[in-house]
Amino acid sequence: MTVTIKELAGRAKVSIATVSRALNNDPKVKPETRDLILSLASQLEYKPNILARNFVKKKSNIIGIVLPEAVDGFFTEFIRGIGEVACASGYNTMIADTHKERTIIESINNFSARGVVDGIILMAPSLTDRLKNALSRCEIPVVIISGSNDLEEYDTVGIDNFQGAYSITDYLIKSMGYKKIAHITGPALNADALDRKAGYLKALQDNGLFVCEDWIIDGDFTVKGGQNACLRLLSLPEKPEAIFASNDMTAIGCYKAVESFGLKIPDDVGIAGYDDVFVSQFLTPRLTTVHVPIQELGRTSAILLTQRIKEGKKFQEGILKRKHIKISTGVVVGKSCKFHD
Amino acid sequence: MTVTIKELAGRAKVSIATVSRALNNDPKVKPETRDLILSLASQLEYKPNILARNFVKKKSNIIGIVLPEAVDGFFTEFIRGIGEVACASGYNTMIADTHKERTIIESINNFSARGVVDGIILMAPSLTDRLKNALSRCEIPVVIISGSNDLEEYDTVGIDNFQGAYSITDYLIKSMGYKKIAHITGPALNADALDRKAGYLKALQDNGLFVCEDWIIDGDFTVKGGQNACLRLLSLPEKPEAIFASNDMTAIGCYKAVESFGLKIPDDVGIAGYDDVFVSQFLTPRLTTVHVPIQELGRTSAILLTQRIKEGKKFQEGILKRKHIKISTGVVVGKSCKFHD
DNA sequence: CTGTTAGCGCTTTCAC
DNA sequence: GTGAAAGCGCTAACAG
Repeated sequence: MTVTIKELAGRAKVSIATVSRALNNDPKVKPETRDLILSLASQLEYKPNILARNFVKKKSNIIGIVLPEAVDGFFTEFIRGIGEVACASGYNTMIADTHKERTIIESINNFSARGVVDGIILMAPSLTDRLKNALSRCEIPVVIISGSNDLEEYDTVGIDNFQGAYSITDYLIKSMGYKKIAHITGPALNADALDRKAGYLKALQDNGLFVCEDWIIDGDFTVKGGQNACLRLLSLPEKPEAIFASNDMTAIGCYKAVESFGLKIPDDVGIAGYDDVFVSQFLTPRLTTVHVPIQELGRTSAILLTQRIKEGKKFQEGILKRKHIKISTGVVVGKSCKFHD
Repeated sequence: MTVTIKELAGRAKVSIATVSRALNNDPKVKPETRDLILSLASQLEYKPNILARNFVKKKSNIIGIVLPEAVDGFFTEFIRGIGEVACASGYNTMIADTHKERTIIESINNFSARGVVDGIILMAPSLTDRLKNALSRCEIPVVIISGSNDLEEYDTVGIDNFQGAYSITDYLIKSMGYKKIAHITGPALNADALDRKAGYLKALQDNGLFVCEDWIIDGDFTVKGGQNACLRLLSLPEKPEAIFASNDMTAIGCYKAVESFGLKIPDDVGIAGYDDVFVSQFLTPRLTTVHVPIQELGRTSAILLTQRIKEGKKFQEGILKRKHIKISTGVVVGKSCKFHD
């Protein structure tokens, strides 16, 4: 049978309380008894029953990560960032990615049952009312991955989408000399996508460029969506000189579309992306994009979350202010854009 | 305060046992009382204490996934495959990827503490004695991701590395007409890598081709390793016509090396890989490689594991035979190899 | 159909 | 320093 502290107590001729203390490095136990118990424990291959311990401590030591469906490029690094911090603080990570068996709301509800996880890191395309509602009945700390500015009541960690989009558009204009720059947006309700679009528009405006509505096409952050949008742009009577895609997947779609048109990047049209996912460095020509330090995003959110968990009640009661951390991004100069006069 | 079944019992004027039954859809409870309890539960926003339930049931409903460090391309799809099956069976998934804070062995030990997870899916580069030792003291079912044939005593799910390597080498020879085919291996102790090399050798032999030792260079499954190995191959007095890289990352390294030599793929040298990771379809030219259905690998391993968990003791006592499932792979014809006579 | 009761293995007061 | 004992919230016999 499995060894319990009771068993150890019997063999060591002490009480279970003492065994428990020894196992938890309570300084109050006499060194001799402590050593006796510990050696006995390893000899009998005692393994604490985590379930029992968690139960009485009301803690699972697990961080829940809720992810949307399409985060291919991010996934690995993001999780690794969280994982490293979590592990260092004694936490495990539980992933709830979205797929045909489960929605984001279901994942949140699943996690907010008492005891499943101690805290949640949520990456959602947008905070719908239903989602906010689900979050409101969640009694554990939640950190939301979002660069949005209108989430006052939540802790957020996000990349500065506006700044990144502004930077690369400004780069395309000032350094590359482009004047006719199109934009393929992300999903209509996606907060990141909206900020990127806003950054793009502001950069055009600040540089005194005309905003042509025909050059702003809806995309959906996917390769297919980018490809379709780009085909439309290339079919326009007045074609843009460069296309700023709202993310790298969309940019990849542009590569396909441009190729199918028999055109060359960057000679015939410049392409820029956003995210600098793993793939981007292997594209030919190397994609000019905005580098997002995804692992740092994961790390930072995990640090914030573990801190909130430690603060416990004090925080949940709303005594402490919510934090909004922005991680800034930088332009990665690739070869998919070239000087244009 | 948090609502417990006791609270519900009080309000519904029934015993806690009845509440527990109602909550667990026990058919024995009278419909009226059941409805009363359920409506009361939702009204009071009762959430079961999972920790308590798990404790008495001795089940965490979590599947542990142990991953090595460098599985970039696999990660997403593999986890998603497991996640879908797990979710459908009511399990959550916990990931322990390897990083500077944690080794594979530590992850296994962490998971084998009673109660953390109900079963483990392990992907390890190789089964060292220390690892086998850690597994032997693990009292929960483990499914190992491996195509190796000498793991009789474990349940395994793996891709058929030998068959895949044989197929693509045979394709290079028969369909593409290459006769001088080099190979860049994976890590020396990696079972997958060894099988791939074996498949390569057998295909050469079956086609009556001479095996040139100079054309077999050590790699390590990384881009950098592939690049270095390829540079050596291209510097050889007698260069190979094509290179079969043991995985796609290695093949990507070859692309870099070939480019730095001012040569063209596939005109000057053909390149083939293994895995068909997400990136491969975006390389220029598209990589010819072996497609590994990674998501299916995850799905299959999760199905096997949940089955083992259900079998419980019966299985652990060794009454049932271990299963060894092989998932076969197919050649993806890209544009990185061309007919050569 | 429902209630009573005995735990599950551990932590943690409170005495000694 | 150590022990006795309460109890965490729930499930699962067993008894009615």
